[in-house]
Amino acid sequence: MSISADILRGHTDAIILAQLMTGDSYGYEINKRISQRAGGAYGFKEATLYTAFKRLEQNGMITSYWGDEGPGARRRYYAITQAGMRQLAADRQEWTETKKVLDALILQKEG
Amino acid sequence: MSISADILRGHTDAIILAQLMTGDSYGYEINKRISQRAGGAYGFKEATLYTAFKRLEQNGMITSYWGDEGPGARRRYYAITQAGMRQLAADRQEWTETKKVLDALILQKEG
DNA sequence: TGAGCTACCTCGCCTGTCAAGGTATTTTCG
DNA sequence: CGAAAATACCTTGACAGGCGAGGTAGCTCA
Repeated sequence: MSISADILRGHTDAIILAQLMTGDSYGYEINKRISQRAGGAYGFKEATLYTAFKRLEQNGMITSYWGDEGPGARRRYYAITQAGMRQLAADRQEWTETKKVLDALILQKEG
Repeated sequence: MSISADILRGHTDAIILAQLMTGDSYGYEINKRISQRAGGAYGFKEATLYTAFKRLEQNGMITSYWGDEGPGARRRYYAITQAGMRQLAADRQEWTETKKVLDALILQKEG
């Protein structure tokens, strides 16, 4: 089963930040890793991905720099900032909380 | 901690359908029950709620009728349809799947 | 009387997703 | 060698859902 876009909406930034916690990386690779980790059930569309990078950088959550693969470097690397790490910590807590709430509301678990 | 709107986006319909599985109800009451169940961490804004009712009814997931609290009945009751029940079953499965995927992506569990 | 609650509803803005389209380099394979 | 596919980046405009703001109306209680 694949997961609809609206369900993932709002988790995009957290997913990217979490991936960057494993080290600097560039767009294409980040997306592939996310797809693999999700077992193919989910992957960002490119437009979504680059929109998110832009937003994250504007908000100071990540910084970027061009790779030095020689002339014609075509990879823009991203690194998580301190603010990004704090944001991720908050996002993780929110996700944990969200699971509890939605289990109660959608699965009718516990009262 | 409260949960941001974008995180809940896309779960609105499932939450309402799940609530209607416990019996017919009307907007105001549905919303109060949801808030209680969520421990106050979450509640629909009215505009969101009525937009969702409209969408769900147009899609055949629910039907509505005016209550008979005497003259000037001011409550519109909603009932889940067979299609709505099927949709809810699918939504529940999707939510279960979503939890696995997001645990892997955000919390870096397994994988 | 009037404050506050119940109960419904609409309009228009905002934000995130993404289809579509574009550019440029490198690799692979016949 | 030539072509196709993959890598790698990016923008624009449309669309959908959430919701702030605003509106109507009845009931209750001090």
